[in-house]
Amino acid sequence: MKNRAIAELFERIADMMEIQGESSFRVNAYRRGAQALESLQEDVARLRDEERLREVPGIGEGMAARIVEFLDTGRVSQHDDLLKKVPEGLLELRHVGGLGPKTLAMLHDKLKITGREDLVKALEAGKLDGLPGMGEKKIENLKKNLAFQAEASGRVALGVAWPMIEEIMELLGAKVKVMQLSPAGSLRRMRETVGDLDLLAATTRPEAALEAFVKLPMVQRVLGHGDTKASVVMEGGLQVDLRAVPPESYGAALQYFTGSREHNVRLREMARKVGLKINEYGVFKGEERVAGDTEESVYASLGLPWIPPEMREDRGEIDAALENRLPKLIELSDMRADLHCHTKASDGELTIEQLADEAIKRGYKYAAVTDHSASAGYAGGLQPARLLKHIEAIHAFNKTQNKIHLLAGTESDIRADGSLDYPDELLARLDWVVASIHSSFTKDPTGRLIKALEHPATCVLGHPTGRLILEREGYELDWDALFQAAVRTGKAIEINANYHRLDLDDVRARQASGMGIPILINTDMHRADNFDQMKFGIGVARRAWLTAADVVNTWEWKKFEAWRKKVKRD
DNA sequence: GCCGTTTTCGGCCCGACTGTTTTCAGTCG
Repeated sequence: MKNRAIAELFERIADMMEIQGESSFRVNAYRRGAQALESLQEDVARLRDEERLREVPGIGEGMAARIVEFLDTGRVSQHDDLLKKVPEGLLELRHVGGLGPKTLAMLHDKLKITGREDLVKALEAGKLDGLPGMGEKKIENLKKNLAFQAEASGRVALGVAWPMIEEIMELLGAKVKVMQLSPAGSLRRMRETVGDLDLLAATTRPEAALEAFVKLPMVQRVLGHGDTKASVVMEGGLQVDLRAVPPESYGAALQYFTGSREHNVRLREMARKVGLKINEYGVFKGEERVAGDTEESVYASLGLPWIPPEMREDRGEIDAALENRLPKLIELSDMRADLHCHTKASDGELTIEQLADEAIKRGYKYAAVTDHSASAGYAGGLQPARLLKHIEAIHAFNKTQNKIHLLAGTESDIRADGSLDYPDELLARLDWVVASIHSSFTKDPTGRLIKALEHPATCVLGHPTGRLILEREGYELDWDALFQAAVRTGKAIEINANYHRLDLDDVRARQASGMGIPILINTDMHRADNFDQMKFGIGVARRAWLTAADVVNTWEWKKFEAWRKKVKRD
């Protein structure tokens, strides 16, 4: 699967062309092409085989040829040619704050800077003094930003950013009377990682809001502080931007700062064609302001229904909105169950009873106890005798109350040979089997997952790629083969809602569901508060355009039971 | 480089902030 690799290559080509002073339109064309490849659900190699590359919006004659070249030879000659003119090290400097393409080109030209080391030396030697556009402050900032980048953490996981923005909003809300306060940006779109936090305030006194913001206790450094906008770096290195707008512009600003950039560009192109102009203050016809107090009004001015933030990625949502076929996205309140939960029996913290209580608190009607299996020694996996007792205990608990149905299940390791981790007769006694790979990641994962799907006892694949966000790439899978096996067997695939995993991801979940594969959203909880990560799984599902009907654990108990009995064929 | 209910050529989103500038370029989102 080369989609990502080619997307990254196109990004690099765009960066290098920019430094070369190429037309920004050509540069943007490459960025659009990269974005298109990244959102692509199909394998780009297959598109090529079927001569359908040109059908992808943003891929024209030129980029199609480069994709073909890469697939055939593993290289793109244009990229290699550019690398001869723009050193690799220069590209990395592109991400240092304040260093854009123009400055880099100038530094390369005048000082023969080819990378970070060169730049640090040149700065120490005072060689930047007197260069065009290089004043005292700029050089000072450059030194700071270089040092800062060296220790900066980069992107953070959604689940890390979430509580931070909640805390900031609470502190800010208590200090200043703002009319409305909302997260925006990739956080509001529920992207799996975020590079910074965007916050929007609607207020008649922007200066007070910004002043309070830059003085929040967790602010480490103020990057900028103007009349309507301030940027700071929080403890831990995460950048947070606050934008303050007048209340009548709140909708337009929220729309604008939620993005994505690609989505917004599309909207503004549409606006231009009908003689409107959209900016963060509203929608304008000439001088006249025709919309902008709410997001709905902005979309309505283009003849569109409101589009949920999670869909705003320029992945076809605007066409869908135009044709009035936006799905009614799943919501957290639709969830009736969590079907991947651990207890004290293996490596969880709660007893069966406590687990049930916590599930009931969240409004669930059923849940599955899925402790680790025999060979999962690292996680206190249950040997067969203990599992038998565990099953009995769970079934006994069900008889003591009628608020919730607990399923006696397992999260069975998929062993290196693709077999499940208990004898068939024991698996047959379980109500529910989640099958997951936890070891031997490189040993034919596709084949093992398919074999696990084909086992009659298996109900669902847990965290199918094994990835850990920002830590570990998932194993390479043959998605076509895997999804076809899921379709053939009727089994489900999980969106693991733990924010370290979010596995399936949005693109794959959309593809799987589109093929008719039942999707589950589970937290894989080990502690009570893990249950609250369900919202991140819902975020992935919404980004995948899923409705409640697409997700098995929104179903009523009776419907679920009928499905479960059909799927689990012992 | 891509694209077409105004176009196969001529367009391509828009504004804030900073710093180096006497009127604007570069960067960023």
